[in-house]
Amino acid sequence: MTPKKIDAERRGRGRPQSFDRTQALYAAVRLFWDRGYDGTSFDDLIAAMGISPSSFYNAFKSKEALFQEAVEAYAQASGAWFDTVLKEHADTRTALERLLAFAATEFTRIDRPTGCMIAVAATQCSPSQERLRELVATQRTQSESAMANRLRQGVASGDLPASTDIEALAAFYMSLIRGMAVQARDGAARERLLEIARIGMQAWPAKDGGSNAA
Amino acid sequence: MTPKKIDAERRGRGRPQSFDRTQALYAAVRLFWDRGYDGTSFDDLIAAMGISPSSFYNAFKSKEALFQEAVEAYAQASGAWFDTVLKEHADTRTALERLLAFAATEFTRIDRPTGCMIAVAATQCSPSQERLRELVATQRTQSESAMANRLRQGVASGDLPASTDIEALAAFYMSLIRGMAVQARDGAARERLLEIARIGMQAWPAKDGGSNAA
DNA sequence: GGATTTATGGAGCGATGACACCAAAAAAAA
DNA sequence: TTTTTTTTGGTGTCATCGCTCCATAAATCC
Repeated sequence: MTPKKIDAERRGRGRPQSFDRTQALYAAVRLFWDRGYDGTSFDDLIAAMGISPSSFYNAFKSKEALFQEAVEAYAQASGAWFDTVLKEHADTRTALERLLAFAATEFTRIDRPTGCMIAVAATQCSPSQERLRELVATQRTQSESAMANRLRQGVASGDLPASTDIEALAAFYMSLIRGMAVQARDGAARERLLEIARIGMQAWPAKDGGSNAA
Repeated sequence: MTPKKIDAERRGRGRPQSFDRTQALYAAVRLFWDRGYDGTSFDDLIAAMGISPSSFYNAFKSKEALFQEAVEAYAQASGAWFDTVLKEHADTRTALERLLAFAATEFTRIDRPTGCMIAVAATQCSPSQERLRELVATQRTQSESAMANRLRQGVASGDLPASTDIEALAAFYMSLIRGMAVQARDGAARERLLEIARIGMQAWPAKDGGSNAA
């Protein structure tokens, strides 16, 4: 077996791809983001990606496989700003405040589909699409975990009371963000989302002696 | 033209329907609720409703028309408890508190699909389904208006500061409820949703001299 | 240059989806 | 009973969806 050089630039032997795979993937992301999985047909995809069915199959295997790649690409990108915003503020409350405001801004950009690709995707689907549902549900769980981790840091650094129910607080803020995504899809203005975010921060736990007792 | 008697009991001339239309409609509601519009096929529907294609066509016209009926039936039923809970408590804060708790309970019933049929439905769909999107978006808007009206009453009765941004507060709580619906779909326990609701109530505006200044 | 390898364009295909049609059945009206 | 009206069961149909196949093109390797 001759050692095959498959380097970063994927210099292979045969005919080179006539399109930019990454760019095609992003085109798919935008479509899935805007229309969802069922709302995006194979023909829509190849048209937007500018490739033929055979090139599609060759490069992405199947619609489902492409969706998975698209979700992961989107999650990586959005996860990046998610983490960046959470980490670039030492104060936990400020970090959350900035995160909500950033979400409000991102969800209402005019150069992209509104809302979030993952926030409410595949919550209702046929049994045969169970794998897709799990795929996006997993991403939602991961976002929530990331936020919970940041909140845990907050408890450790004294920004939050030791009695704080981390999981519940993370679930609260993720719920709010997902609801904001729906608002954005329904056409809410950025300022409206920012107001929702501001109100959400009013629920931030009091410094100490929390009023968590029922 | 002979006057045709089409009374409440729909006593007509021809062969009577062999199935209970209302019951069939509820079967459709459950399916759409669980799987969404695209996730529910024509064959799924007639199987669950226990009728033949021709009976379906005769009684409900089309899948889209049935979906509209199903959404309206669901909205009427859920709108009923929504209004009931909002009105049966004189104190506005208590009303909202009970509403959130009730939503948490309703979204996690074991005898029904989890979450809400409308909360996040059709947020991502193909351009050809624009009518469906508007249909459910309208229902979401109406829920928000109903809540805004109740909050306005709260301002009038002095439960909320006069400076309260009613629209924003309603948007906040509806966002939270919709996020809770997603959590429920992802398998969150009822207690978790109740915690989210409880945290949401912490954002309730302070009695007076609100800290709304940025 | 020929062989080998990989990508491309375009046509076609099997399955599913959402009805649509038609003859038969079951009721009221005459 | 006959007629009229409406519903029903079963089968057929047309479009769309998501690929799949094949001959050809364009690169590298020997």
